[in-house]
Amino acid sequence: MSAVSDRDEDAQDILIRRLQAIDNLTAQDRHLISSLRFDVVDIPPRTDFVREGDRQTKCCLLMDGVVIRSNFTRSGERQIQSVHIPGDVPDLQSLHLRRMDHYIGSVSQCRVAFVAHDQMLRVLRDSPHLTAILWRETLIDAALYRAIIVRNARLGSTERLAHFICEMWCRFDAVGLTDRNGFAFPMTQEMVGQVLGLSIVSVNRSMQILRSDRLVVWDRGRIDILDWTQLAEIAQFDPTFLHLNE
Amino acid sequence: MSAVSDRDEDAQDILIRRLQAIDNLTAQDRHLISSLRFDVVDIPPRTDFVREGDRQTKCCLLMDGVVIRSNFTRSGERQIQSVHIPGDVPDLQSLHLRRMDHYIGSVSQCRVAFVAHDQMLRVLRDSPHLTAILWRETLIDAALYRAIIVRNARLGSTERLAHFICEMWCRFDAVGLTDRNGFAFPMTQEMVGQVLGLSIVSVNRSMQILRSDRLVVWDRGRIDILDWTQLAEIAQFDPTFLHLNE
DNA sequence: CGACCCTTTGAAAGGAATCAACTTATGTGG
DNA sequence: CCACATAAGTTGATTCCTTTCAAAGGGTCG
Repeated sequence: MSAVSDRDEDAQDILIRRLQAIDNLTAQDRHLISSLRFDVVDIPPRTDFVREGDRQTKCCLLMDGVVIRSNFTRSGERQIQSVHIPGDVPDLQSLHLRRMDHYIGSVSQCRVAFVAHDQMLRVLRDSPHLTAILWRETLIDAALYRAIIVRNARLGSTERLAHFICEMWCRFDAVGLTDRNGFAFPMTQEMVGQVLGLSIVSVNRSMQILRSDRLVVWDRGRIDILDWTQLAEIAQFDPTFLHLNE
Repeated sequence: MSAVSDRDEDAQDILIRRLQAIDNLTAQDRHLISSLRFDVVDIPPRTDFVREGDRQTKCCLLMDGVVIRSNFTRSGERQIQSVHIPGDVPDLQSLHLRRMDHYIGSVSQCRVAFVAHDQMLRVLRDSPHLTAILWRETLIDAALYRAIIVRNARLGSTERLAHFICEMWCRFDAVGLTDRNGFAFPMTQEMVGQVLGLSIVSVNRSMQILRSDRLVVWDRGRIDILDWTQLAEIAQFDPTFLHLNE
């Protein structure tokens, strides 16, 4: 068995596990997914691999690493719109919205599996059930955006940071990427500022508050949560918005 | 012909016109839509008719008026996540995300047409094409949320307000609800503040800047745009994010 | 060791929120 | 038709939070 098809199977497994978490897949669904050809690519850190204005002909399944979706103002400031972790398909929307209105780029070293739109659309044509699941996937993304609008507009800097950490914990945990109380987290404070609409200085000071309150430790690419209850309390964090295990 | 079926036809027309703007409908698509039974309801101003936590069994098509989607913080502050105008289906997502994570309420007097999920799902089962169009509809919503995340995080108060006015103009214009340079707009300054994450005082002062620069007039429920070019310039407004006429 | 990247710190400036009137419209009932 | 109530818009003064600017500290890797 060639290395390529090994990786194909890896990608299929990841996708199946992800979709399975939303709804049970039928044998036919699985069969359809295993007919997909993936093109697995390693991407170095800090690299935009999808650009604003691009017309996409394929989607990417994130197998390993963290990627961000971002946009820039005229003056060159970056706003990160979403953070994606393994199992996510950050540009699933490009199936029906070909023209990209944002960038997608790696934070850490990433492994990404590309599937041609044609193949995805063929599979979806044959399975209304898979269509519903993937549609739902994009709706959950949208629910996340809505939650971010509220978070960034209504919470103070420390609450905002706490909320982001809660969100990251839940999502990493849902795909089995946590151990004990923590998880590997490759973003810098500056990047988190670009997620939350805060300056790096504010992120730093808010983090110091959470740290001195013994709620969270964030050190050398790793976040550990010391007191989930109180962290979620400060963040006004309601995990249901993630629509994880309905 | 009874009043009810008159209104049914009105609702069908609005929905067909809206979907037609996204992609040409086949005769079969139209036929399917005309098989939908709508329940047309008049809703008084300032009334939430969908609540957080509700489990929806129907979607609503907005026929007339303005509705908002909003959420509250623990301390009771409201954040408006989106503003909807006639032709929109604000809770289309509830087809696949039954549990509402936000409120939907009227701003002005509204007319809303409810369709049972069952009926929508039956239609979608019979038409992959309509499925794709409605999916795309929800993806455009998501693109709007992303744009709002950037706007609210990166633009100053006056730019933000200008951006919002540009967005509203484009959307009202796309459904034929503008005349000359303006459109009827029933929100208060306080509500606009809840959209933009600004206090009412900031909205007021930003509006005064736009007014004294002779870019916009907003008076007694009506917005008129005096200088679109410069307004869009200030707002850093790029209409492509609305994915209106691709 | 030194270069680089990231984090941390302090001080000052700025923008928006808040607070507290006051004004202007709109609408109601006597 | 006017007195009054109510909702929305406007204004000024003050406070507070976050940004900005500038520089120092710390870890990592060649």
